[in-house]
Amino acid sequence: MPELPEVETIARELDSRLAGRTISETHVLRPDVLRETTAGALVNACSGVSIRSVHRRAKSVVIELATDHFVLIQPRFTGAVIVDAPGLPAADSAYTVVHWQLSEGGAFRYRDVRRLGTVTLLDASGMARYHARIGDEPLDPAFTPDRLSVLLRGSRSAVKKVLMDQRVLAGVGNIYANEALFEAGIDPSREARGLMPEETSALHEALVSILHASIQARGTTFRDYRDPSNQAGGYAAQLRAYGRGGEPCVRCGTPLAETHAIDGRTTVFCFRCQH
DNA sequence: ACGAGGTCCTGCGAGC
DNA sequence: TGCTCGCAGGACCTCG
Repeated sequence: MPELPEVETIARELDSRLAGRTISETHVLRPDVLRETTAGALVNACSGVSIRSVHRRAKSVVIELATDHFVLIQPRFTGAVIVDAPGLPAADSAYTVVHWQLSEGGAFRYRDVRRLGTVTLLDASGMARYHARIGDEPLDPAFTPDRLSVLLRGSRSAVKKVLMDQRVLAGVGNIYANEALFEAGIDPSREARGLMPEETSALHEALVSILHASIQARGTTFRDYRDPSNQAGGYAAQLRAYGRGGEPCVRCGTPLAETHAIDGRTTVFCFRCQH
């Protein structure tokens, strides 16, 4: 489930492999993932156009075209953007949603088994509107403990839910919210505005260091995530809470609890270590 | 302002 | 073995 570290990994690799290259053909195989565009419009916007750069915003891969249009790919659960080297047969081409052929050879494609991911075409003003409704990037230097404190202060909701709210904080999903709260020793169900300053600082530190460590490991592959070379990420081995419900806490040995009480999402935490 | 619940989608694991 | 059924999960929407 690509969150910030996984999408960052995808975007960096795509940027190094695709920036400056030109798309010759675009094929939309499963139009149901398209948002704010049609298959015809996407084909027209991409074909014959060069790629200026690829970056990440929140959990979206942003492909910036030389025409000042943007293709946003949001992989959600099972989406992946795979680059096929020229001359090599495409790895499994099943589940391909959109396929982009490059004019000098090679191709890249969006693949998504469940198709809960989306592909959106935006012009510059659409992109500005997207930025405006997404919150702070946690790896931006402007995201400080004080800033986190401001973001949490406004909400009575569970702190975990606020961390995952894209309008507040960009790119944090269920895996990293669980990990950061575990690391900081904070009960995920605590009212966001009730955190003490030292708890907010610990949460900030945990969140930022975990996101960096996961990027370093090229993200978490719990099941489906693959990078553009179709490789799994290495951070799953370092997870201390997510996916470990019932296993002993690495700090105190108490079996980790698992609940769905917060916003219907799987939450794993330690009764003894997280307050 | 907030919470609850439905929707999108398909592979997978459990149960019979 | 072969079927059905519920679940997973982020974003977005409606309803109360």
